[in-house]
Amino acid sequence: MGAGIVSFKVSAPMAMPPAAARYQKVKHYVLERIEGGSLKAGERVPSENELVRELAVSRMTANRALRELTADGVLVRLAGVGTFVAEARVHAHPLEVRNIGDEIRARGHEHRARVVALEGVAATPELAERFELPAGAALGYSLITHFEGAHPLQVEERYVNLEAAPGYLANDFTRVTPHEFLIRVAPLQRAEHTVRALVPERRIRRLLKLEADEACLLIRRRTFSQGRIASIADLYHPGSRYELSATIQPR
Amino acid sequence: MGAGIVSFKVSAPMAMPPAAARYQKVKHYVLERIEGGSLKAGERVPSENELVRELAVSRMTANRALRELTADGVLVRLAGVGTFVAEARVHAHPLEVRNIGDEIRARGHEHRARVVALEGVAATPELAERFELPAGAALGYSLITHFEGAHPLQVEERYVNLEAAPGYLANDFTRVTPHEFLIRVAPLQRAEHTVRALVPERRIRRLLKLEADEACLLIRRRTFSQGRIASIADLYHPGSRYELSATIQPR
DNA sequence: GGCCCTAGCTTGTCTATACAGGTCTAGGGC
DNA sequence: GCCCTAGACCTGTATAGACAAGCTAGGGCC
Repeated sequence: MGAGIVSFKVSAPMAMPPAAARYQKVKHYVLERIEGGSLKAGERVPSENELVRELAVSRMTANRALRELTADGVLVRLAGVGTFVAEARVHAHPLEVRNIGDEIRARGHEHRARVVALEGVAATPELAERFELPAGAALGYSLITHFEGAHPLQVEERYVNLEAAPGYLANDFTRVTPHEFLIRVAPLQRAEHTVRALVPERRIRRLLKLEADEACLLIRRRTFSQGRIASIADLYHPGSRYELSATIQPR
Repeated sequence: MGAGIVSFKVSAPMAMPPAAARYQKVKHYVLERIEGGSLKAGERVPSENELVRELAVSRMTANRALRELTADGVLVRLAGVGTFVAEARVHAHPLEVRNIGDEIRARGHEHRARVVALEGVAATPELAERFELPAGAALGYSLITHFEGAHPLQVEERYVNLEAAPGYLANDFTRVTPHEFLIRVAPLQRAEHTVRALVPERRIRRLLKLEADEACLLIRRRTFSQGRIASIADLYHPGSRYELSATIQPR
């Protein structure tokens, strides 16, 4: 401790197991087949005994490989049935469903909302598919800009399943945020998020008062309530003034 | 069993064992000592052979218990030395910080890494502050592009606390990802993330093969191990081809 | 003192064997 | 035709024995 001189030992004693442990090879073998497309999500993976025959390892070794891939979320195992490729990998990221109004107020600023559009629409085929509803189903549509003081912090474009949240269109969203209304009438059961970066189209750029080359963070959120898809929202944030943060802390 | 009598399905009599696997008991035995305070962070855990004697299990069973606790970040193991408590109050990590290589392979593509830079550096005042280390401390620096097939999917710019992860610079990061190495020598205790969108500087743009007006998703990750900041990484992803996703499900 | 070398510990891996319990199906008894 | 059972196959767990490689302390040699 306390040595002032930087000296790096580049001798390589340990890096990983020497060449490759056999259970690692089994893992790689399975991952390769998933990678090569010959094993797709939901399909069955060779059983432990099949791997024993194919790769000439003991069953315990095959077991360890499959068990670890299961712990990693790559596979799903069912005793008595078999081992299967898990559904499309989701990089889990702990993003809370938070109310934008609370977030802004918690930072010590005033929250103000401008309702750009609020109307009922019939589901286009594409929207119907995303909602898992028949085409033409009744949806609510809202487009709202949320301001932090004088600056727009979020453009919220939202479709709502009116069966799951009746009365959506009757709200004054300058006083209540859609989020606040929705959690009251349609208790949150599950939420799916995807987060991506993009340079937004002109329509969004104007509402966020962005320059043509500025990036923006898009959070696409799908919320479930009572087994139905209650709402699909696209939340645009200016890249320069907004960031998500999350801490993963084992309990 | 050819008994002619209809068998009674009695639930209780012999049905004790399924409730507790022996390796689970070993895990619980160790966890109890950690939570009870008789084993503190950094202290030595009974060796596999000691557990064999104390708990009358086979060494493989003790091995599995310690191995899984290590994967969970509760323990640290050092071949030839022993097993030690990694940090207080770590029970299980609910969310793993995923390995980019596994992520790409699980999506059915080949992962390849190009090491742009790998060297030792002395911490600048700013870096020292972010690491909570004295200025001039020895850090490892790596700049790596991760490819999904032919396309760059992530530029990983990483600083590593060499006290927390000695030997970092001796790795061949085309074969092992920094993540794989780090979780091995410095078990993850906590991770802080911030996510933002930006149009990257030219240096990053080149590595990701992006146009001048394309957006990019930046994940800034700070990982803690054994109470120290082990690593600070900036992960850049092309906005057009990468998205984070997460499902939140209240329990 | 300073050096090397080894004995004895540690983890890490692999195997063969065994038993338990879940799940599915073909075939036999009614 | 229906039910029900036996067997085949699956995962899950447990064990004893074996070999490899990393580390350390201590003994003996220079």
